[in-house]
Amino acid sequence: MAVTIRDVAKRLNLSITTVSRALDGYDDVAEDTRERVRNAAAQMGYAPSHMARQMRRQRADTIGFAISLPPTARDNTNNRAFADPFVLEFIAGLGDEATQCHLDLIVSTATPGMEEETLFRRWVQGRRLDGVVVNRLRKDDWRVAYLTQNRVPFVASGHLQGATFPFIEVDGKSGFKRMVQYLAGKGHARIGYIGGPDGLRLQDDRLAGYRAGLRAAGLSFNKAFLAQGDMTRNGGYAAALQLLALPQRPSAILCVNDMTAIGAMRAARERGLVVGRDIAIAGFDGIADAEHTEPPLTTLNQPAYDIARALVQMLAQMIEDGRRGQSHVPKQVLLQPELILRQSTEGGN
Amino acid sequence: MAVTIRDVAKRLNLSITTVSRALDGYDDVAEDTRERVRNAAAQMGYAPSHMARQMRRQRADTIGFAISLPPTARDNTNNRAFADPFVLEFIAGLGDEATQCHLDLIVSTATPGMEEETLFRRWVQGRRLDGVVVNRLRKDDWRVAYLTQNRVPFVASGHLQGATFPFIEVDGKSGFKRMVQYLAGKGHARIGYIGGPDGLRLQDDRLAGYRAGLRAAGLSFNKAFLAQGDMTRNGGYAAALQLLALPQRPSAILCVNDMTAIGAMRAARERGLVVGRDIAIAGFDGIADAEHTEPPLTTLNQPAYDIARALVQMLAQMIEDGRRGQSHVPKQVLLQPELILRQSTEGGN
DNA sequence: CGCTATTTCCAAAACGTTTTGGTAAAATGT
DNA sequence: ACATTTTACCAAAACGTTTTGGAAATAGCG
Repeated sequence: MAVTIRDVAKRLNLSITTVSRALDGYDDVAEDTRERVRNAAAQMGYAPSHMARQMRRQRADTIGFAISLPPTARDNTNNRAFADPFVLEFIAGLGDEATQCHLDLIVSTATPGMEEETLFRRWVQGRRLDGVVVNRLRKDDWRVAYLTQNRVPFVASGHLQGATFPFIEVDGKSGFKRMVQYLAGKGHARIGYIGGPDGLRLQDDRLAGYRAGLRAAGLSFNKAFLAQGDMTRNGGYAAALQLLALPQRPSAILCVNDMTAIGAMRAARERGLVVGRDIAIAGFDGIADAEHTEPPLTTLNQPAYDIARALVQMLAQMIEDGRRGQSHVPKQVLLQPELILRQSTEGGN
Repeated sequence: MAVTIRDVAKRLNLSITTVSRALDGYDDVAEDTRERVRNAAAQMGYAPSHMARQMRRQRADTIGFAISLPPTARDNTNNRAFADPFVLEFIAGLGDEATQCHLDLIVSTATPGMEEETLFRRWVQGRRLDGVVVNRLRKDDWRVAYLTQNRVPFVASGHLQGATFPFIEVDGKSGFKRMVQYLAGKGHARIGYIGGPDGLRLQDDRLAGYRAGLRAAGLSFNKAFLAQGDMTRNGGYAAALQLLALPQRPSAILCVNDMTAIGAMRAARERGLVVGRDIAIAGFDGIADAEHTEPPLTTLNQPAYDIARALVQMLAQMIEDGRRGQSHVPKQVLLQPELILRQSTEGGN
């Protein structure tokens, strides 16, 4: 049905070789022939079939993003992968840079009834993609094992101990340490922490930062001040209620991410507390919403969009190197998050 | 490099035909042969190449989402396609249902330097996709013309006058009419409206609803109470400041969508007004954030997620019908948005 | 046993490109 | 005028499947 290269060739009494090469800009075709080909192609509405090209070139020109969700963050009716603005900004960065690199991006959204893992495996095995970006690594992540084994190029946002793959990580430990020290400096002595699900690398990291901060400030660690959410608003809400119900409630609460913090602020409001006066709350990520909350949220900003773009560039390079049989030196970057102070941590205690 | 169907066939001394048919479940292969094939395939880690399959079958098994952005909603560094939770929920629905229908979804994100249109044309011409979902139709939308001309199946969220294509639309006119009547009933006589960019179908629609509501409530239309945003938070903020600077400011403001309303609430707060007491503000969309704003936002809810899923189903059916040469009767649906009353419109005037 | 029906398998074509390894013709050099 | 290079083109192979149209072998039947 659609117009193929053969149709164009026939129309001009040329070989398909010449048509192909004319359009691809090879220099072994006469300038006026090239012009004739271009015109005919434009007029006939010809564009090379993407599938056929991929087939012949043996490359998918597609990268995948294997998003990892904590089980509680899914529900039956609605895929909540997209609910966190941080993840979204990240995806936007991936998408933009991918297009710029002439790559397509497919995002593995785990749907109810279909396991994330199944889908992902199908993609890799079906040579659907040339490379993968993974995020939110777990302590023992099947994805890195799988990708390494199948020799699929991949880059990570975050890293594991002694990683041999390329990654870009934002230093959550150092960030939260600074945050605790800041709060301690304002007189807070009872500082709580709402974390994410166990097994997540970033959770360990940020929790370690929290504890390091307490130590540095000469405060003792109190297990009762620890609560666990699931990195969603509702998770943060529930965890905060728990902390606020303590007989000696914390005067400040650090949250593993901004979404959690937004939930925590709601909990505080409902308990009749004015955030930024009666209690300090802070997050991590620097999502745009944090600027517009009431009160605006103190947070540690990570440049999700730029990180994503950089990761895609690294990945593209890696894929290219792999094709040429060159070995790739993994680039590994550690960034410092930026402490953004806003009203939610005003008022010492 | 990767293992192909030929490798499996060779290993078992079978033809590739048989291997293919064994795995695809055809009944002209002996049960024990099928078992042998299955085992060998699993053991050798064989999975059919997606590209080759597509090539042969002449179908991309992919649908596209052509997102339309007002120019002001883009900036140089960051793609703001993903900034609106409403769009996101919509995309999540598309993605989920697509996976369920064994389709892939690619989202056309217009990047700086690359025109949305160029990218989109490449996809269609390169037969990258079997069908398209379009949203935010413009009065004279090049996309519907283009898709119709190229005989690409598509469905729309929203519709145009006398549309011959399938669509699902939420009745913005009727919704805003009801909203105005509700506010008028609470005593508001000076009701403002912050719209979206011109040329957008939904803008006309909702504006018409606003005017119809005024008429029904016996209020006169005041041009000064009209402001224009760009459907983003910042657009809403700026437009609201303008309305609030009027000597006789509105006592209630309707916003074309929730993001605009969130911006407007910020503007009101900054002017020292308490939303829900000194001024009423309402939105449209029913995004999750609207529940968590301070105060929670009155809005007209549209089930973005479910609409998206339904659209994909319609599209899949359409594609299927097209393959069989059957003509397709376009299904056209008009839904009523649900009025959700929250604190932001408390307190009459 | 001879005939037809069923079962199980397969060779070859096709999908639409890009790439390889050419060949004639024209231009250039001696 | 002949050898050599350059220019402009092309036939055929390959990419990895699925599908078509059989063909042997086996089973069923009178």
